[in-house]
Amino acid sequence: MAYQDKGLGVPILRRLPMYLSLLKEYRSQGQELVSSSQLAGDLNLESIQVRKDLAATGIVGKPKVGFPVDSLIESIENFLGWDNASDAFVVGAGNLGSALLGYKGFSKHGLNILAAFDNDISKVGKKISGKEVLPFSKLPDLVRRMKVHLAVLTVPPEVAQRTADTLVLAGIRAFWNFTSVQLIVPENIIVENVDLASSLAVLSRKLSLALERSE
Amino acid sequence: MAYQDKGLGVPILRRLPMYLSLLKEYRSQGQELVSSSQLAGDLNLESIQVRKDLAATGIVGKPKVGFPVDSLIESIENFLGWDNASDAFVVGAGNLGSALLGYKGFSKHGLNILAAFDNDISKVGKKISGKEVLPFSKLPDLVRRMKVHLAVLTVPPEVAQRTADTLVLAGIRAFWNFTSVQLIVPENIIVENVDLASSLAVLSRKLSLALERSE
DNA sequence: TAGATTGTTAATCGATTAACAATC
DNA sequence: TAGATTGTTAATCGATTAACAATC
Repeated sequence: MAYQDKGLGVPILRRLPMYLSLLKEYRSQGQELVSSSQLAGDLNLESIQVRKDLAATGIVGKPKVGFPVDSLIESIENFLGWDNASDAFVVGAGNLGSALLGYKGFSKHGLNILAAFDNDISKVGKKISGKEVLPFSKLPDLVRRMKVHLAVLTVPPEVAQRTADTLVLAGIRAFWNFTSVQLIVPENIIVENVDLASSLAVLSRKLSLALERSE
Repeated sequence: MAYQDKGLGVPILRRLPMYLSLLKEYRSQGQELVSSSQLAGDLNLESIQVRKDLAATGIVGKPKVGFPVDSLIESIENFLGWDNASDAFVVGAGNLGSALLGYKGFSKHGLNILAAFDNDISKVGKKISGKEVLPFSKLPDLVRRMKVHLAVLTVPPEVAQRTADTLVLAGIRAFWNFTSVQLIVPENIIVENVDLASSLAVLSRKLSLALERSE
């Protein structure tokens, strides 16, 4: 296991937001305690898996009683670093970039989008969902001055690698990569891919098997 | 293993599009044969993993020679059903729905978007990236008449479950779910979630570990 | 033939699930 | 105390990696 991944299983990380969203629903309904079996039932998981996952975040429950909803929420948010959102720039203000700029909920998911960058003159200077669109030329300097570590990459595939190279030089440490390009970056740089093609692969295969079966 | 998943490992499925895109690049450069170690090198994988993955699609290579690029492409596309794209409706023509309507490449990934649906009167009747936006009220009938099996769900979270219920009744068999809602659907209905929160969870955790380390 | 690369069989690793003891 | 639920230790399962025989 790479040092980078210490103590963390990716499958567990992927489930934590599911717990979090459910727990917030419980809280809004005034529920103060929850058992692993309730969480499991509502998420179609096994209760033992829920307990293992929660244990990974460091929280301890009380036998017979369960887990306090409030402190579970707190633990998970803290574990993910979502109690202290990271500043980010959206790079590429096309359709997808604009859609991401429009999401209100990211700050609750650890992401604080400051502004967007694009080279299209018809966009620069305008605002999208309240965030300014700045020219790409200002990006390296602003990354440095504002100590922004995270870039949401939504540029066209042709310029993805080149853009990433520039951002790495400017000091970006992590990419949320929405392009279809497998970025090549130095070892210490983090890339999380939102890979629609792989998602479609899973879906296509399941659908074609299901349709075959029902003919 | 559920019947639905027969013979298919999800991790393998997720890697197939990576091979495919690389293979097309080789082809465009006139390369006719490829070894598992070349693919592995270019994708940062182990060659044995590449061989296992390819074997899963049913293709056989030739010892000493490698795999013919052309027939590899064909096998993978056929295995995924991407040689015969499924018709789909985009449900919800907001920012994200519009972004998806704008992607030209989906037909090469097994997805043929026919039209979009929305209830917003200012959108209905217009076109987005050349696709018509129709009123939601026409959706159930069109799903039936056009035998559309797949819905790309990009509605607001508040109406996601209700919309899915309606679509299931109309005959939709699979959802590509871009909402943050865990849909509850009958057993035989397929849901593939594009879960940005879980992706952000992985990213946040890695970033906070990396930043901690470099302080 | 010799050598490179595939495909197969076995070993390892990590994630999930099961069994059960600890405890409020 | 009794019972429910947690947390721990062990078993299972699937995916990845390693070793090597088959073959063009």
